[in-house]
Amino acid sequence: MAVTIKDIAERVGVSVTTISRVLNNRGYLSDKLKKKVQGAMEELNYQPNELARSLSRKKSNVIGLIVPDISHPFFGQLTKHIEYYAYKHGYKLMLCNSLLNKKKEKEYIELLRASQVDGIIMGSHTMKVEDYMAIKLPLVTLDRRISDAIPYVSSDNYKGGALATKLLIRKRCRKIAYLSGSLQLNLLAKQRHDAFMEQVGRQSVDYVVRQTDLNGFKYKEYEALVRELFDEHPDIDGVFASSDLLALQVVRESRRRGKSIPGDLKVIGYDGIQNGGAEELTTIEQPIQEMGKLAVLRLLQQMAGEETPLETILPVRLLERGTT
Amino acid sequence: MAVTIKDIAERVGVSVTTISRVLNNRGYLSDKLKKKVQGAMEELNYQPNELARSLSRKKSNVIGLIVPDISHPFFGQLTKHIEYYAYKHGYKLMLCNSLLNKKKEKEYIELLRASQVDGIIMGSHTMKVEDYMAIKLPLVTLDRRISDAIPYVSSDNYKGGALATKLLIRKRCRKIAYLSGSLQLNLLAKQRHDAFMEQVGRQSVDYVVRQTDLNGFKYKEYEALVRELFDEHPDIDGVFASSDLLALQVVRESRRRGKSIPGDLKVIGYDGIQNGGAEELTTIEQPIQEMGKLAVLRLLQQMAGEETPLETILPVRLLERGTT
DNA sequence: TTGTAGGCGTTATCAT
DNA sequence: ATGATAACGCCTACAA
Repeated sequence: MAVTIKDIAERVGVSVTTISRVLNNRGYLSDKLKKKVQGAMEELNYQPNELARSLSRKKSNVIGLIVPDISHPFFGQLTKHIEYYAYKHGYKLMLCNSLLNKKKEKEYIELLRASQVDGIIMGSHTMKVEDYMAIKLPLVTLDRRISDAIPYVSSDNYKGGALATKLLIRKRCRKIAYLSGSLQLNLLAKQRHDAFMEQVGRQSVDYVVRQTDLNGFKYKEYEALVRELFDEHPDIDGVFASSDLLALQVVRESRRRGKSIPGDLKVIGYDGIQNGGAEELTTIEQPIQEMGKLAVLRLLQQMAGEETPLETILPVRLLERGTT
Repeated sequence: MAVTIKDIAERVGVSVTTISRVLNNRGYLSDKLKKKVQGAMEELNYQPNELARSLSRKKSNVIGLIVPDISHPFFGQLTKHIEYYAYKHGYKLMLCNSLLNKKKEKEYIELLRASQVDGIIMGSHTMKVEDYMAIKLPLVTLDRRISDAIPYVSSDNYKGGALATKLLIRKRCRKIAYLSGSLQLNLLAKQRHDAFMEQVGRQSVDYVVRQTDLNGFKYKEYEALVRELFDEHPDIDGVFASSDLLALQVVRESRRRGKSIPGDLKVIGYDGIQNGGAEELTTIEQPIQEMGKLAVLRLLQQMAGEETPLETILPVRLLERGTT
């Protein structure tokens, strides 16, 4: 059996209250006693039981994070930063991978609530709006506006879409494709598409739009999607892919067909992911670190009962590299 | 205040014991009562408090996972599968990102123990052997043998190293470089290097070895490393990189220098990461999914008090693709 | 089949 | 300054 404050108390010859006090640095304590207690703790190798503390305090210092797929570079990087800031503020992270599975996402939310997490960051959105509103826990949403009661953090999708499209047009593309993958079922990423439509409309450039369906993460399907696009529209000379992974697929397929990039075809991606072969892709970079930081911050604010802005939209940046 | 079993008990007019019983499906209960209790739970929207349960049962159903960097594709994918199997068996995941920071890793271990996790999967190894042996909690290590008391899961690094080197030699490379990055401070990945040395020695092929230092994750340093290699050894015609990320860097640098791959230079990576730009890389594929599955399995076995093999080594596979 | 009461390890409210 | 004691929400002998 592990050693508890009771053991320490007996050892030192005081009450558990006192031990608890030095543990939390609360109340008035003589330095002598403090030292003695700390000494005993070391000797007995005492470790506080966070479960008991959490139960008593009604605060677990745990944040739940729900993402669609932790192996997706965007979410991997986001998670890294979320963990960083959570840790910095004394919070642990419970990681939930929904795989865009509605049932699993719902189960996880109940699990998190049952586990008494202090708040949830949602990066996966497969449920109904009411379901989210029923969570009644400090909550921050990523890239999705659910209601005007749930704060969200996002980057400027409309701006990003406009920047990307404008670049392709400026580079004299005559027929541009907009490609979006299964991650894009959320509302806000749709603004990239809106911006695209507005730009091609305004400049009356020829265009095509292709979207994969939303069920799950079959990255393999990207391949078919891109192949199909090229088969049906061999005359495309510009592609705006709404994720870097998709853009990479476009680059690969072009290579296979002997199309040179950026000569015959210009490609721009989205996200600005690192560590994975997208380093030479022209892309719209999302400020992933800032997004993670602010997601945590907004959550902390809520947990502290402070006012939180509904909307936090961070700037994107065009990274012009080798594919345009 | 949230509703507790006590509320349910009062509502139904029975004791809390009974409620607890139906909650855990333990003991003898009349169906009538069961239904009534479940009804009341629904009505009051009762949710069990896992903290209280865990405290009482002395079992949290939480697994701690420590990785060096969740944004690294290898660990992202591994984590995805670990989460999958943990969830399947009723365990939640507490994610810890050590960033290969010794202090943070140690703090996290104490945090996990304080949080009463039922076991730990360690993918980060910066501490001393004694520190790990002192954990005294069900523990599984990834890619590292710490002592003969701590089970570990790995893939066949020696075989992988041999396969890779042999391939380059078979493809008639005359001067081969072995590159390894900061992730490789662990013992087992070193076997790739051992195998490399053995192979080049046996065939008396010319070779070079380059390793980055171990502090942290400066992926940017990969670039310098590779550039340096090429500057000093322009006559290299084969590279065995001990991670796909490194191999990608080699590919990029070669492109920059106008070296054609696989014509002038053959490159083979390691890991078999997906969802990025490594799809056309020749590589040694680690069975990431199986590794995740077995890590969880070995941990479950320990938690159940069963015998666990010290060593679990999974087979690797050569994926010959475009860069050799 | 159901209830009573003590315990899980800590914190918090009163006292003293 | 320090101590008793009742929570926190649930589980589990032991009784009945």
